[in-house]
Amino acid sequence: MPELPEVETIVRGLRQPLVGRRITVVRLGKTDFMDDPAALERDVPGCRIEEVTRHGKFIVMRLSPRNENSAVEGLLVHLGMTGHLSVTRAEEPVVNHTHAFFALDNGRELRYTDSRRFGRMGVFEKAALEQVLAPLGHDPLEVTRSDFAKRLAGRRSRIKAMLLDQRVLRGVGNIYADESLWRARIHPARLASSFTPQQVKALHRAIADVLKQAILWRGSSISNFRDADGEPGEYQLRHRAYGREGRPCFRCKVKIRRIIVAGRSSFFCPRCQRAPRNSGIQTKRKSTARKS
DNA sequence: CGTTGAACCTGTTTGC
DNA sequence: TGCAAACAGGTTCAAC
Repeated sequence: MPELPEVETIVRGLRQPLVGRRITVVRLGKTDFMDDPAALERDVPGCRIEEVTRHGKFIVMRLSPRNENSAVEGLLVHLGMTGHLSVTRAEEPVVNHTHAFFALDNGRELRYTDSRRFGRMGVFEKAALEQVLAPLGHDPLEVTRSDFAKRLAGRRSRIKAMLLDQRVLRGVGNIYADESLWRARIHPARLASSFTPQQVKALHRAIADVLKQAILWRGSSISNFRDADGEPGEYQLRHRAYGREGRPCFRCKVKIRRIIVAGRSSFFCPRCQRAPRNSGIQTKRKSTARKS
């Protein structure tokens, strides 16, 4: 569910109800996806939420220390595949798989729900928080074309794998990788280092355009994504490749195909997005021409 | 270095 | 209808 546009949508919806509020009580359910559940219960009550921001797919709630002995800097949340945050009245019925409750000083409650528990949650001091975020690559909405080109040329991997690598670009996931590649007319199994300057330019632009559009439409609701107010996004109605196996390409009418690249379903148009010569399908030949 | 497959865990959809 | 398999927005790690 949650890639950059979905996380951005959630963050925007959380700012109004959360910024300026003080957290009074923390209650936890299952904690196997949390960094240090005891620290959450011990250190977060009394803190005030100063700011809610997004770094790639991470949500950071910057906290004011509750006293001079506290070094708490922020609450970090990653939604994984099925994570969700919402702010409700404290007496609202609790939906299944709700694993964290943060009572607020106005009688409302921030709740975290995550059926698969692939998410992540923790409270961190400044240095530790920076350590978690440091490996993340460029913001895909801000990276310059030349920086983007450098990253692509720097390594010899398939473009799909690169787009999913959060150390290269932070925030792109399976849906928006496929949507961007469709727009740029690039096959997901192509080696990024083989691109022409025109292809680099097209992909750089496609990524930013797709993400911006998706944010405007408040994200993609494939099965259960909901914004902070419980409303679904609408960008799934505008997908051109993802999830469209067997349906006609919007440009050329050829049927969209699904293959596995980088271990993930990858949807593409076999006509608009030409396959690389020597990739994707088996063809394991003993190569003797390996130089080093 | 880079790729693949499995693992983490639960729910939903698809196929026979 | 019923049950099993396949699949799912993410990340990480071992093995090759």
